[in-house]
Amino acid sequence: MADRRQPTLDEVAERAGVSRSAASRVINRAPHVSPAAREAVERAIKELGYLPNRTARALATQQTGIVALAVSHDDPQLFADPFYAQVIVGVSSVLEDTDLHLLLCLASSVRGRSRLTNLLRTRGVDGIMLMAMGAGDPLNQIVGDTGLPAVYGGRPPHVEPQYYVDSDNAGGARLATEHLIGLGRTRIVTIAGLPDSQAGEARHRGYREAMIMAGLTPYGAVEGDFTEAAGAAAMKTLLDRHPDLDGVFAASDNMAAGALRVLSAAGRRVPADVAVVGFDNLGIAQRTEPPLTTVHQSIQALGQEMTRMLIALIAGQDRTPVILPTRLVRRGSA
Amino acid sequence: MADRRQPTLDEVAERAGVSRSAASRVINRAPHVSPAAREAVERAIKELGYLPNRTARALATQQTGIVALAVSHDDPQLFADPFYAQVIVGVSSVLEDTDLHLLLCLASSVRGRSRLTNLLRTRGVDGIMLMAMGAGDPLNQIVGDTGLPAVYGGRPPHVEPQYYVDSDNAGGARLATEHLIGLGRTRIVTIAGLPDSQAGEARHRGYREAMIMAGLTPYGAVEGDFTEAAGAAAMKTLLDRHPDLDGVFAASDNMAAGALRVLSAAGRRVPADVAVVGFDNLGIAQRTEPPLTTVHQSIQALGQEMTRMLIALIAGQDRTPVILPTRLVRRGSA
DNA sequence: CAGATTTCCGGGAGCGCTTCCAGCCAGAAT
DNA sequence: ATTCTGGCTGGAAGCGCTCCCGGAAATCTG
Repeated sequence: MADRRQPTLDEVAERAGVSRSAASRVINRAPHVSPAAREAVERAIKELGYLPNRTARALATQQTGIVALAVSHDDPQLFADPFYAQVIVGVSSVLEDTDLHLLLCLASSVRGRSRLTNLLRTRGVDGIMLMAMGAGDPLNQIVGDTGLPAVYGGRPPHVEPQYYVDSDNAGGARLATEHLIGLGRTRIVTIAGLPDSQAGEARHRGYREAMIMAGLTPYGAVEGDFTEAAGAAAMKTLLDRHPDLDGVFAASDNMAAGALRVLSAAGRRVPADVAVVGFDNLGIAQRTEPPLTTVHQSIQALGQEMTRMLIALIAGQDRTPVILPTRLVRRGSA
Repeated sequence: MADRRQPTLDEVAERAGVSRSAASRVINRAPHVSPAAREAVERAIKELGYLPNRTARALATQQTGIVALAVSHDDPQLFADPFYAQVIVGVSSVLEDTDLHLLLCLASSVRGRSRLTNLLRTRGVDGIMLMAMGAGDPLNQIVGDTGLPAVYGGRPPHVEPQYYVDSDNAGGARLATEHLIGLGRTRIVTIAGLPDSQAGEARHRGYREAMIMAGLTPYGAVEGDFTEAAGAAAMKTLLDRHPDLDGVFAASDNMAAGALRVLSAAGRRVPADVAVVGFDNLGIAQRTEPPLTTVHQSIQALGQEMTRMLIALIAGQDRTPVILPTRLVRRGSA
């Protein structure tokens, strides 16, 4: 553990017999350095095992080489949702080809959020990707204030951020509903998501649009918080209110799974009596009975696009929002 | 977007009418500063909205205030396992009370790994937590070379790192097996994990120990890669070889779920004919038919303990490895 | 009240890198 | 031979902070 000190640029320069500036130039592939000097420096670097100190470079360039992914939400367990793991896989795959690293910030408490705002204000990162932002999250304001490049994943409710990547929630819901309609169903209800989440609202809207465009009346809707339990409860209510329903569009696979359970307990056959379509195409969709027809959105792609957009912003380019397409995955339930 | 420049310490000092050193002292709560000066500086800080620049401080103190969590594995999808999300929740909960931030590094390719070693060599982080390390992972070597504080989550196979946190896999497996034995089962087989994962080996060992200590002979074992499909395949093989088996210990819940499916297809009643115990206590354990009796390990606790240990190491303290307890969760399957 | 502490203060030297700039020396053009 | 390019080069000034250290001031001794 003795002297792990890394060699410095000065030492490299001295060994190569050039000035520090010259050495710096060859490291940064800057012009104005003779082949001889370049070679000498490169040899010195090799011999010394030199690597530029990240922090020093960051201070000089005003660039940290780090981007943050913030999941700001009151429930710390939210992050346990496989959704975020997929986002991260996508983000990482893009970052892998850059010199940027990923800082992960779960800001679920007041303390956590203040740490995050501190990080931004102290210029601890070059840019930030935000997810699961609530409506009144003060972070929105702060991110704006700092002027740091910021990309939203999904849109926070009631505001349209300048830069964001989102799935085509409304389009996906239309896809799902149209599929049910195509099956000849007419008494189609929806288990909607929370209306104060942008995705929930958009999926509900897509359902309504599809119904109306087909000349049908939206047949019934109950909201749930995207969980299996909520889906089950909603399904019970809907069966009560509309015993003759023949189609269900659930705004999440988890809710669809709960609905499936309730339908089966109520003696309805799926898809014969009631056809069901979910949303998300999570792993659970393959394990329900019957397997769930659902709307697929590529969450990795979401992560990738967010990252690409952020990198562009950091590089000073401008970008327009990106809406990612969704597609229907047909399985047994519809 | 005009001039987002944050005020510097110099400006604070000037405004407060003191020297930069004095200002620095009040910020770092160092002694030797008069109440008057302190108050003046604090007012100036408030008025200017000053926050110390992270990078500059890092350069001066040689501490970045960032710790890394590295998941080094060839399969990028491995990270999608909810396991890691739980670890991260645990890690974050501890970091929340510190000034440290979390850098997440998915090193699944050669390029990814070299980025990671670079990060370490360039002193981009103050310490690192390593998970899912393969046996011959060059990272092991590099981490040792850099002399950076490093904590392992789980143990890599065939080596015993100096600092690690691990679940009591062998103990948990004993618990599970003893439970089956306590139920009167004697022809107990195991669906073991991969023997080149430390957890797989330990769980298999625990099973054997419990059997032998009870005077029983290990009745049969087939290895699987922890997935549901592998569990199903293994169960088929085991039923073939030992049609009279009456107990199954599966080294993961996913494998247990696969086994359950196969058993039911084969007409065996669970737990009447065959009792089944899993390991991990994942969400899936509650959704199998019947619900799965399994061994619970707190993955969040794993993340928390790793983080605490790393923080201690960074502070220059020494620590001994931590083995986290497991407990049996009794549900319907055994 | 002189002398010995203690406390407080600011100057200045880093931390390791980038980058501006003025000076240099080829070789090309006149 | 003289001027003019224009690619090299190294000195030096940062980036914003910490922290050592010598001196000034305030406090405590007897």
